[in-house]
Amino acid sequence: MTSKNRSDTVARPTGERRRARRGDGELLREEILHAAEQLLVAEGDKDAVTVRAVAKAVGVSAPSIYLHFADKDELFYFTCRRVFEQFNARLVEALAAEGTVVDRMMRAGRAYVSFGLEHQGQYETLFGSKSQDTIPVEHVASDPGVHAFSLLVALIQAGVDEGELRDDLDVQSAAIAVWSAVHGTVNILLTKRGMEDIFNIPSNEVVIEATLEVILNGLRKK
Amino acid sequence: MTSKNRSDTVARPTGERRRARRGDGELLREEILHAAEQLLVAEGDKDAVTVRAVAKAVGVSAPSIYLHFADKDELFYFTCRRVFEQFNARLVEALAAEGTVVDRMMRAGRAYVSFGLEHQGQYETLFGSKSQDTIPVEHVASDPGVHAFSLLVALIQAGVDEGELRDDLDVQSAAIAVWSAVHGTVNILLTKRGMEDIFNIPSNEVVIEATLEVILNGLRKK
DNA sequence: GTGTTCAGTTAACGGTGTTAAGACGAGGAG
DNA sequence: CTCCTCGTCTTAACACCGTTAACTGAACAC
Repeated sequence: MTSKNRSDTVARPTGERRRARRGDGELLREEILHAAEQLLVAEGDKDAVTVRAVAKAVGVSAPSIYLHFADKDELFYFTCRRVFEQFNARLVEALAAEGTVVDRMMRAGRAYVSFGLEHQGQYETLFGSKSQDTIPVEHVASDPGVHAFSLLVALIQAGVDEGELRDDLDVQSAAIAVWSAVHGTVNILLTKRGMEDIFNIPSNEVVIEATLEVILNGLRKK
Repeated sequence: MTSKNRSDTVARPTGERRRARRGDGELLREEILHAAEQLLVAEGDKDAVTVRAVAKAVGVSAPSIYLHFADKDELFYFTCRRVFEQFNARLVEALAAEGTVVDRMMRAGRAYVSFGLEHQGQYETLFGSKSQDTIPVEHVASDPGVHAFSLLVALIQAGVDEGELRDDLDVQSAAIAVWSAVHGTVNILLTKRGMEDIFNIPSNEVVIEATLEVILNGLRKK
């Protein structure tokens, strides 16, 4: 009998765990990623999640983490990469859907912002200002986001070719402009703090719609 | 003689310092802020600047910092607030200058982005995703940025009244849209990492001009 | 059974922000 | 001048952090 019941080593969020079998080191890795994701979502910031806390949640000692990840940054990169792939899938879906180019970019923009707001911890880990240092460069090229950005560029190019968008703009720059707008919107809506008490800031939905509408209107051919 | 020469306690960037006189605790405070600013600019990230390093640069022990600041966050808030006031002054200047509403917003946008890029450490400390937790709420209301944002709202309102800008948009939302765009641009240009190797991203100047042009074009009346 | 090797452990290091308690010295009161 | 107060700053220490070195113990091969 080559495969016994091994499910009791996985999905044991707390309490004592049994040592994995010879070739089952990968199981702990999955448990670690799962625990790290839960803690990151709960805290909303990877700096607030300690390696020791992740280890404790899995029911393992802290140095065991380093059997599966080079350091904390790599751990959280892979932790976020999973949800980032869902993120990317939603973007690709919206960008490839039916409708005019502006409609599709509008839907993708909504998906982008709402996803960023719903996954604050992961979003900031991957897109935050300090991700520069924390993300292993060798993974950047295979980032799902690179694919989504390529699709955005292609969609804008198509919009230009079909006469729906202005043809007097550099396509790459236009794509970055769109990305800047949605990225900035996520950032601002995540950090608006007590600003609502000072100004009467509209709801998130209104802000999102307005921002997307303005930038896409600025891109559309007159 | 009520005022002796006290200049030997200030501006002593390194080496031994003399204990301050009875009422001169404020002098050390200024020295601390100055050292913290220098280190922040050098490192580009406040998390990379330790309290002990600031103390050492001033020539004082680490706990002395806490005689003048409640904690590290407050220290760097006040460290950045100074340069932030220059930032704000440049924005106000651009927004209040001559020319059409779009021209003034364009100039203010350029000033915003270039300032953010030139003062990465301070910009991210004040506007970064985690500023939520690190900035004392009681200071937010008096933030210089609040003033600049009010001016932006007023300028957009004026543009609407004068018929230069679209009148079918919520003014507050439009202001946030503009702010999101420039804020996102700063963020992306600061973190673009090895992206240039993958895509052929245009120069910062081209990206800035394109982004501002698109968003303002989207705001302008047809 | 015996040895190997993987999967984990305990102990420890250097560093962090921060606090508690005391030392030192300037300046006012007598 | 002497004494005392009190603001200024120091030394020592705490709890915690990410991370590494050295060790243990169980599962498998033979």
